[in-house]
Amino acid sequence: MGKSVLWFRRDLRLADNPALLAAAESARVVQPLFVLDPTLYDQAGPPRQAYLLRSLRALDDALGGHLLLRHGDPVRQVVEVAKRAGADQVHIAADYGRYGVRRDAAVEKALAEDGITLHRTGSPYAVAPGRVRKPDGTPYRVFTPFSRAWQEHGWRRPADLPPDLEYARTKGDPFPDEPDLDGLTLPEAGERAALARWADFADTALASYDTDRDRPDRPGTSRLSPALKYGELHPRTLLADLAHRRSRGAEVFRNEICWREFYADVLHHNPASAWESLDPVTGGIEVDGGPETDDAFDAWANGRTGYPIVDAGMRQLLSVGWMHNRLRMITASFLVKDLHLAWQRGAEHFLHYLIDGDVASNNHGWQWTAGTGTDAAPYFRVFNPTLQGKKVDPDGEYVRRWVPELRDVPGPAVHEPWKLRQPVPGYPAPIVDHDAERKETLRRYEKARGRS
DNA sequence: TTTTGAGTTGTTCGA
DNA sequence: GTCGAACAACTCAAA
Repeated sequence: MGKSVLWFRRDLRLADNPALLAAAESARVVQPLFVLDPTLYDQAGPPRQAYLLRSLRALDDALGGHLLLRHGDPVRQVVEVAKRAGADQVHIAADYGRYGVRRDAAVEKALAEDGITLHRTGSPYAVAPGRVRKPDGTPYRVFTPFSRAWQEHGWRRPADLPPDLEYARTKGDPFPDEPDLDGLTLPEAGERAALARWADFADTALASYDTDRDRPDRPGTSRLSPALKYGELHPRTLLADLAHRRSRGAEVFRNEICWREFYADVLHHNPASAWESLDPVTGGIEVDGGPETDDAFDAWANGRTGYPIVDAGMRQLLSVGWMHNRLRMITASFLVKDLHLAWQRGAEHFLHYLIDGDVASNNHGWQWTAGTGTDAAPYFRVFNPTLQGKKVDPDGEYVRRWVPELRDVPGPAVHEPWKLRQPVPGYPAPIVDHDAERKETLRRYEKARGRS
């Protein structure tokens, strides 16, 4: 029994962590490691960088200050740490993104040259991508049959807590300074906060999740997406708790976990779908581009489209690095179907600012809205921002919270400021006419279909 | 083997 | 004001 390295990536927790158990079982002393990889870290926006750093600090605390942090290329850093620690094994949870798969293969190869083995135990998913397949062995392309097969496949029980471990004492690189957040407030990071949030949600909002999840003016959603992104808790933990909570809300919440797994599965089978439309027909639709569209994009990104519900969502994103799911659909639909811009531009903006930014969920969500994905929304389904605003934020509270210029407009009238007798100082008029742009979108879809 | 019906998240139009 | 139909085309499962 020698030493092993536990290389954390997006599993920043101690509970229900099979890779940690594997590392502990195979060695007397475990060296916990996190590599701050510039390829990933530098493309994250300040909110996500800050959230990650806070989560790492929480993990370091939980490990009694034994988390070794290294900056740089993972191949070089992991090999160096393993050799210096005298470890003969490195343990990880498998990654399924394109970059992660390549990175891990490269690390594995480099370690092997020094006789060190890389062990993959578990993944960020209840069921690893690629496992759920149709009877003929091909992957599912439609969510509902996938979800049935996923349930049937089932998942393991949560892993035990680790035994009392001896952690190696090694000095790593200093934590980088937190980026300037410019007034942004982040949710509390770390495993303990995530478990507390889940317990609170399960006891208060879960039972009515099926209806309240569409109400951004209420605390109807779990807000666990950043915790799931960084593995501060594992979906298996949630599923185990859900098993003895029977309500329509619990059922719908389990389905949402399944969506996360479905999109990871789709990406696993179609690595290009991260940035390319899956459907060649709708993917071939004409989009506007070039510098002359920058003003429209900026208005969208900064929450100045003149459509209050859209602007509220976009400003929530900029203010807290997170956006309510319903607002993600409304704002995405606006970019794609009212401004006719490429979904990739919106997906990139979201990934940059969202602290839960995950390529599989984010980009396939965008493809769903754009109608270009597997199992996507029908092309004629165009969100009407005014109608959606009145429906999901009936009293206008959500809009007034995030768009201060409209704070004094009472009730649902806040969704149609252009109808007010007096224009609201500082708030823009609608930058496009929704009805006209909807028709334009339908025209472009017709054209794309005709071409194929 | 073939057929049939259903499929996350919506909107508009006309009766 | 309410309600059902129409808005495609394809995947999948069950009959």
